[in-house]
Amino acid sequence: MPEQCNQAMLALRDSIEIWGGKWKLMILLYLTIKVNEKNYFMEMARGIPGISGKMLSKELKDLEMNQLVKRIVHDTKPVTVEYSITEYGKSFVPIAEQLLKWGLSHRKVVKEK
Amino acid sequence: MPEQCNQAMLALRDSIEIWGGKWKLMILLYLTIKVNEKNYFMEMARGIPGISGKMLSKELKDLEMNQLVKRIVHDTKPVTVEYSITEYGKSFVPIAEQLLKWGLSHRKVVKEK
DNA sequence: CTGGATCCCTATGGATACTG
DNA sequence: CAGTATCCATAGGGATCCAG
Repeated sequence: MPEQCNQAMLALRDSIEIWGGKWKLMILLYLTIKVNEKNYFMEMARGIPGISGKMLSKELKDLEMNQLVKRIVHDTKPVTVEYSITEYGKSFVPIAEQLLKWGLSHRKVVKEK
Repeated sequence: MPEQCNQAMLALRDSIEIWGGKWKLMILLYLTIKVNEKNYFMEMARGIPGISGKMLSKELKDLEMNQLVKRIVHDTKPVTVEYSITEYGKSFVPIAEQLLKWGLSHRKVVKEK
């Protein structure tokens, strides 16, 4: 294998490590749909079916580390925390849409056999 | 959340379940690059850095189940098995390319901070 | 050569309870 | 409300050996 292919494989793995797993794409979708609303932690947990608080917390932290999600703490009492997608995070939205389309059509393909 | 959003989230998860994990995209890339060659098991294992035989075997089986990879057994002795990407599998290649590009550029973004 | 079987360790992720 | 800490069950994945 030429060296360039290794680079390509590693880049692919980077993407999958960031967006892989059960929840990250769903969170991205949620924040994309609700981009004009205030997205508070509890409401997000309710809006993403099946996610636990622990997971939501962890995943949001990961996404924040990668500068894909922004976290804003409001000094209310009790505190509320608002999440939103960053401009950079939006750069992945077209790809997520492709994945979404592919996933939808794949259901049909598998069902047809 | 409207019902339609749940469908979208599930479709996203379908995609990530099929292509997620450490190896599937790398296998797809391998078979895409070497689409004009005979791809035997051992050679693939050598060409995908770090993969174990067990994992390659399992991942290929998963991909075959989803009709993304074709498996051809040659009646030589000892037997050799040839793998290739299906036409349907190729439908994901453009998305993989997007993921690849995104992964490459993400390295720079993270490095810059 | 192909790839399944086994063993084993670690990462993932759920439930619950608790703190600021 | 927004998380953290703890406990625990299961899945992911590596190493090695073995059979067709």
